Order: sequence, then structure tokens, then C-alpha cells
Amino acid sequence: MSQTVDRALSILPLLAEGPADLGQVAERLDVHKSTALRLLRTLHEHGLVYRQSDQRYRLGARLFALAQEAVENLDVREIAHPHLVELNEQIGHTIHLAVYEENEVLYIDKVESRYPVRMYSRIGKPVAITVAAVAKLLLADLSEPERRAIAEKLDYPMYTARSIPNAAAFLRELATVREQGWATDLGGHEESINCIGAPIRGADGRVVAAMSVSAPNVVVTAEELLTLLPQVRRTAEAISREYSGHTPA
Amino acid sequence: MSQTVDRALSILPLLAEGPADLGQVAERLDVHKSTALRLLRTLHEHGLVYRQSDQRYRLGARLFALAQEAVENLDVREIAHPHLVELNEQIGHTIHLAVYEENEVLYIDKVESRYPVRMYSRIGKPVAITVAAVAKLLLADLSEPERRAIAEKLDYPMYTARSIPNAAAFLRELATVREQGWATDLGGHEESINCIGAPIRGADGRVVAAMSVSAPNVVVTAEELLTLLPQVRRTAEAISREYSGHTPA
DNA sequence: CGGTGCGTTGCAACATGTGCAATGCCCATT
DNA sequence: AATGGGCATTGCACATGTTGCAACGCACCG
Repeated sequence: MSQTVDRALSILPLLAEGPADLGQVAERLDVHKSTALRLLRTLHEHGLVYRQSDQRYRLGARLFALAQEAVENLDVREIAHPHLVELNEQIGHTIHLAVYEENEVLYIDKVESRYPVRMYSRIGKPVAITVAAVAKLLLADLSEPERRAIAEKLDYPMYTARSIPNAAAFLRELATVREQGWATDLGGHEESINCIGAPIRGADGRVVAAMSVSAPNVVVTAEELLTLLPQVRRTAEAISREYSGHTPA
Repeated sequence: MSQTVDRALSILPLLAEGPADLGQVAERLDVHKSTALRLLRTLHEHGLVYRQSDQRYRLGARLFALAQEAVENLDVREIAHPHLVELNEQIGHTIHLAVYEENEVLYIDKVESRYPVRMYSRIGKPVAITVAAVAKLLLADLSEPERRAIAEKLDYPMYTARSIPNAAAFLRELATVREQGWATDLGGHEESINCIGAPIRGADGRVVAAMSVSAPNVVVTAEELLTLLPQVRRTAEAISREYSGHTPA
């Protein structure tokens, strides 16, 4: 909508690939160098871009600050975290919390084996949207036309032999998940890893987030993992209740 | 330099404080609503801003992606990481890696007790620049006028009784650090935590990063921690050598 | 049914961003 | 030392893109 801002913002993903000098930026943007210079200066003033000693530009520190603050403002995460820790203390496996946002599924919290850690390392990387249990839960709640539209657009990489292969199979899977109110990923992403997940709903019943428990085959079989389902669902429901405001403070 | 981009980017820190609607954004920017709308739309198209179900805007997921890619492109971090892990296996305590960038000190890696984790949670939060061992190392390498200018501008919060209280004391500390080539933080940030750190230098001898080892009083006394100094310095020097290109591939 | 508080759109005026050409700067080459 | 090429940087005239305005649409509420 705004050409100038559009150009300026296009610089960011470009620099994310690696440092670049003024000429390279100008060329990739298809603008004059002097224009690129001014845009870079403005980005620089806001700390989004940093000029390293060899004069080349790269992404700046303010970006971390913003990403950090952004994640802290996700109130689902805040509410969910203690519940996730509690569940983790009971069953010990890795627990993820994820949200859906504009065609992407995003991990926003992780609790691992008695060791509470925010694994931001997953954040931003493309989540295996076609196979992850949390992704199925989040997409299953969308309207039928939305699901259809997304399913058509997706790629279906065969991470393993058990990955979901195409849109038709994916839509069937989403229907099942929608029906039963929980989801699994049995070796669909990594051969030896199984997951079970449950949805977290807001006051209006819409799915606002999803959580999952992951464990390697060698520790627990898929059947054993499924016996934990009631606990996982109870936790998800507890979070849903609290998120919906059922906490008489 | 560019008014439009400047305005657009000013929206980001604003939204970092929490979600806001169009009117609020326009007011804080001191522009007409229609202008704010167009800027927000452009930010939205680039995924930096997300429009939640109540129509209000908040920071978007692309921000994480960018921050993630940015940190992965810091090649010091890549080179240092295995060394940090190795040192951690020897001594077990928490190890940090940090860089300096435009008046800020920024953790870019962390290794904790046999458990390699990127703790991005520290990133973006204001590092205790007046007391942290890594901050002293990074600032000590700046030119005398630069050090002076920064020292004057800083605040000196008294986290504990042993925090550095003012610019004069800070400059003395930096001189010492510069002289001896290593730094400590003995309870200056948290009463019971001690740190020792060493600088990582590029081919030209300039300090490009700093690493530190932190341990609580109850586990090791400050004196015991100091006995690890030779190991820490050796690790920092190994990283410096490799970073300077002393790796006959 | 009218009113109020939002977000949204089309438009005309002009401020702003743009590309160009010239300059300055650094480094490598002779 | 001197020369030249590559790069960032600056000032400027032009016109393009941005701006604020006023009007509209829409949902919610009395």
C-alpha cells in the first residue's frame, strides 16, 4: 500500500539471508542507490539494521527486542505456562504450545523434561504444518472453505513414509481431528517421534492455541503415549477455562 | 531520514507495549487515521504486524522469523558454540556469549549444565551493562573517548551493594579489565552469582565478542571460580584463533 | 429506529521521496 | 607519489507517492 515503507521492509528479509552492501540492496530492491541509502538509514535509526565494520548492513539488535516483547505479550502463553510445567512434572515428556497466524503455525512455548526452557529456536522456522499435531488442531478449527483453501496451497513433503501425502488426505485428517477434539502425529515428521495434542479454546469456543506432548518411540510406544491423552486433554481444558476468564480472582 | 518509513517503524515499539487499535496508533503517531491505516496495512503485508480477532493490531510472527535468521547469521556465534559446549562439559556452569552493538550488550548464545540451549529469552532485555562481566569486556575495548561518552550516559542501578555505583568507578573498572584482559562480576548483579569472562578477538585484535562463566555462590566460591580463569581464557583464545581464520581447512 | 464510535475509501493539494549527476573517500595498482 | 576504479554520499529539480480531509459503511446500543 505504501511504496516507500514497502521497499524499506523488503530490505529486512533480504538482509536476513546475510549481510549486504548498499549496491546489492539497491539492486535487489530495483531502486537507485541513493534511495536504498535513505531507507537503510531510516532502518538503522530504528535499530532494525546494523552497519558492521566492513560497511555492510545486517539485521540489528532491536529486532530481538521486538520479537522478545511480542512473545511476552501473548497472553495465552502466560496463562498456559504453569499448566504446561505441571503436566510436564507428571509425565516428563516434551510439551509444546503453538498458535496459528496467517498461514503459519508457530511454537510459542516449550517445556522439556523438568527443565523449563523457551525454545525460541523453533520460532520462525517453518513448522511441519501438514503433519504436526498442533498444526492439525489449529487448522481443523477453521471454516470449511478456509481449510480447503489452505490445504490446496500447501506442499506435502514426505518427511517419512507416514507423512500426510496430499490435500485430500490432509482434509480428511482435519475432519477427524475436528470431530474427536484431539490430534496425533505418529512418526509423520520424524520416524521415531510420536505426539499427541489437544486444543485450547477461548470463551467463544474457537481454538486459540494448541498443545502437544512428544516422546520418542524408544521411551514410550505410541499406545502408551495415547494412554496419556486424558491428562493432556484435562490440561488443555484447564487452560481453556482460565483463558476464558473462569478465574474468580 | 524518510518520514513515511520513520512513522511506520515507530509503530513497532508502540505495538510491543501491547495490542492497540487504529485510533490509538494514529494518536500516538500524531497522524491522521487514514495514514495510520495505510502504514499498518503495509506492515501487515510484510507480516510484521498481525490483526487479531478483535481488530486490534499486535506484532506479527514474521518478526520471530527475522530475529531467528538474524541470530543464525552471526558467524562468531557459530564458531564459538562448539567451544562453549566443550568448556561447559569440563566445568559444568552456565556459559554466555555476548556482543556489543550500538550502546547495547546482547547475549547471543548460552550453554547450560550439559544441556545446550539457546536462551533467546535474555535477548532484547536490557543487559546489566554496568556490571556484567561480558559488558565490561566489550566496552573496555572501545576507544577512550567512546568509553567516556558511554559511561557518562549510562544509569548505574544498584542491583546489589556490590554494583558499580557511578561513571568514575565504571571507567576505572574498564581500565582494569582492559589492562588484565579478563573481567569479573562478583555479586554485582545478583548477590549470590559470580561471573568470570574473557574477550574474543578478531584478526585485527579488536574485541568482537565476550564470553563468561556464571555460578552461584552456594556451588563454588568466588575464589574457586577464579581458578577456572585459565580454562576460560584458553577457550576464548581458541575461539579468537578460529574466528581470525587460523583454521587450515 | 436514530445515534455513536469505529474502520474504510476517493480525492485533490502538496509535501516527500525519487533518480540523476557530481563529489568525496578509500584502497589497490603503477 | 600519482592514478584510477569502486564505493558511499550529497544537493537538487522534478513528479510521484503520501497526506489529511470529508464522506461513507458498518456494527453496536439505547
